[in-house]
Amino acid sequence: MDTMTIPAAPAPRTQVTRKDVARYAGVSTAVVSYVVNGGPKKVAPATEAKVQEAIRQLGYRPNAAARALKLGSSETIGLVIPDNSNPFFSMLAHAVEDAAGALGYALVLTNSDGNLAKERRNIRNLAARQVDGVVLASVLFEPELDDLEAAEIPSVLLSHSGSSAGVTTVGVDLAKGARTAVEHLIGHGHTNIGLAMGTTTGNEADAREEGWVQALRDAGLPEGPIARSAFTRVGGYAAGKRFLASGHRPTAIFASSDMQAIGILRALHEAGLSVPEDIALVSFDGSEDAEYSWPTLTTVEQPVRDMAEAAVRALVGADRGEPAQHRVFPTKLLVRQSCGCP
Amino acid sequence: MDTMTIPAAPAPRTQVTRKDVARYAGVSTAVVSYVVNGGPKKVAPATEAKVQEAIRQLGYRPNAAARALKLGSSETIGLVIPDNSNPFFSMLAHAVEDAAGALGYALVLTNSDGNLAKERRNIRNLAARQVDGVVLASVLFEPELDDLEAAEIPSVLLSHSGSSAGVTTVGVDLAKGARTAVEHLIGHGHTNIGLAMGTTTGNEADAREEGWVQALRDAGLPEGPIARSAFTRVGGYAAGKRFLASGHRPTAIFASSDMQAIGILRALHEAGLSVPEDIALVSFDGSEDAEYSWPTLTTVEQPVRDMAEAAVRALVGADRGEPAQHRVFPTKLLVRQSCGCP
DNA sequence: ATGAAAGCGCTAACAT
DNA sequence: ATGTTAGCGCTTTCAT
Repeated sequence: MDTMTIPAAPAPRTQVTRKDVARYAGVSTAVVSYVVNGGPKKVAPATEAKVQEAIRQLGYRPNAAARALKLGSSETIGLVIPDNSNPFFSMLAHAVEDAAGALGYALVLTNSDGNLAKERRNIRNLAARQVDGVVLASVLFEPELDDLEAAEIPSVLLSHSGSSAGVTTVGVDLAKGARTAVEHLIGHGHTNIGLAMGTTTGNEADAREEGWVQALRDAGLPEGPIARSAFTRVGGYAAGKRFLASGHRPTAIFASSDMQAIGILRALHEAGLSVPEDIALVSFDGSEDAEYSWPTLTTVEQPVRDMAEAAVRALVGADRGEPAQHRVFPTKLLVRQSCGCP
Repeated sequence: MDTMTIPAAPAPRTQVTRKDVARYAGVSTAVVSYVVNGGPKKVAPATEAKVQEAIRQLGYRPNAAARALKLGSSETIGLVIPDNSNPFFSMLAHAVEDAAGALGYALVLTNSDGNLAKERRNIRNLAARQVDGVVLASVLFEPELDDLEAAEIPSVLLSHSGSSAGVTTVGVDLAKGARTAVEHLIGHGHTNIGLAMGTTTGNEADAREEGWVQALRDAGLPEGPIARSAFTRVGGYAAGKRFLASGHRPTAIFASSDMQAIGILRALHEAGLSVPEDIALVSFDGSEDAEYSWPTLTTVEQPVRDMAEAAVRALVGADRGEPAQHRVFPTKLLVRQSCGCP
């Protein structure tokens, strides 16, 4: 043992609490709270100044856990998405973080990786962490919200067309957006229009498929080929190859996501085909990737920022506590090169 | 006053606490804790079963805030990145979430949007929330860690070549990676190799620039043109146009990020130039975008998952508490089409 | 093997 | 205007 040790370092600063501040400023802890929170009581300017000074001097920082315990609110919201590496969801996550941050809420991000068990685990975990709300972009049509409901944590389903009973949803009219896209293709004279559809875990048909069918039917056109695959670049690539291998190759394709369109583009390029000359393409989402592909993609834009704001507002903002409602945002066809417009 | 009110609805279920569980199971609250946490004391199997049953029956879920307050740990880590919409960072965020989740930690995501004030605010905020560690992919060479240090919250700098004193850093050898890329281009016979460099907020030169210079100098080649712009598609697009407008147009370009390369690609396509025939291109990061561009991008891959794991481990895993160290991961040149390889 | 009880730091109702 | 104080739900030491 080294008994000669000199206690050089200053005693390990333990956490400064409101008590220390109160003592230093010569006031009570309540006053410190009032100053820190700007209420609920008024404090004399002079006192306030003293407290502020004490806070500065001591380097006091409120303990969020204690506050959360007392208030029953962590000022945090949870986000459950399939995959933050997917541009659409990373854009969404960013938008949700901004919207939450503007209201003083932090964002806990969880990826469910298309894995049902993981999604459930993430939801449980968020519930246990006393988040004040959960934004859910589930892989499921009807996600399991029991854990949230049991904990009385509000949730909103994002990017969801469905009208799940009793849950607030925020999304776009997928069918209408898809119809617009397909109609645009029809307007270019195409009669054999394929569909690259993403696969959903639930058993509900995706409304984008409906929209494609409707547009075709309304125009008296037959349904073109369908390729189902994941909502990813890899999935789109596989779908693209399948279209090319099929006997009755379409002259135009509607892809249910930009990522799939990017994959399709690669498959077409590799086959030496030109877009839109040989095959025209319109996709869905309006992510930045669609603006920088070659050719640039005509795509149906989802107003992600508006949707994120609406979701957060429903959870912890002005719309909190309102009865469940279904907010449907308009999509907008962003016309670029891949559709064949001059 | 309506004294006739019939108490129809069941009393609004207030949160079930460990006290309720204890009473229901006929044990003390301590035993409930032992069961829930698997320690620190042993519990008789029969008692444990009773408690588990009570937990199930009552739908008990532990309150994380209380636990955090008691333990001084929120089992949460913070992540500060410039922009989650940027594929490189969204990939990183996903990897960090996975690594943290594997250790039982949740991830609080914050975007600083290249904004210094916002970065500082995010850091303060995370500190106040008692996160157990912060992974920082700062826009700055030497981010302001005072708030974290004051709160004794460990932090690690990610994607950082620097050896900031006293802070653990995790990154790749940017200079070496860049050199490899440029040497590859030189190997293809190029003698006029441009650099599309991202702009950093600090005043330190990015090591990728060094690597470019070194490779050129070692080969006895003159420095090609430099275009500086943001680490984004938009930035790359602008850089690409500048290269094209310059008198002495390079025959090859090294871009400091995949995003910039994607932007450059667009500028070249629009100008009717082919890659790699007219201009060869190699970039940095190894994001999935580089695999699905046209042509596909030869790029210097960063082992993002390994880096994320190392960062999390240093914060709250096996390496916690170790003295500050600098973990440098190897990069790998992913050869695809844009460089001109056959 | 189990229980009692002392706080963790904060908020806000209730004094003064 | 300011102070006192009772918890929020949990962990864990110290009894039993």
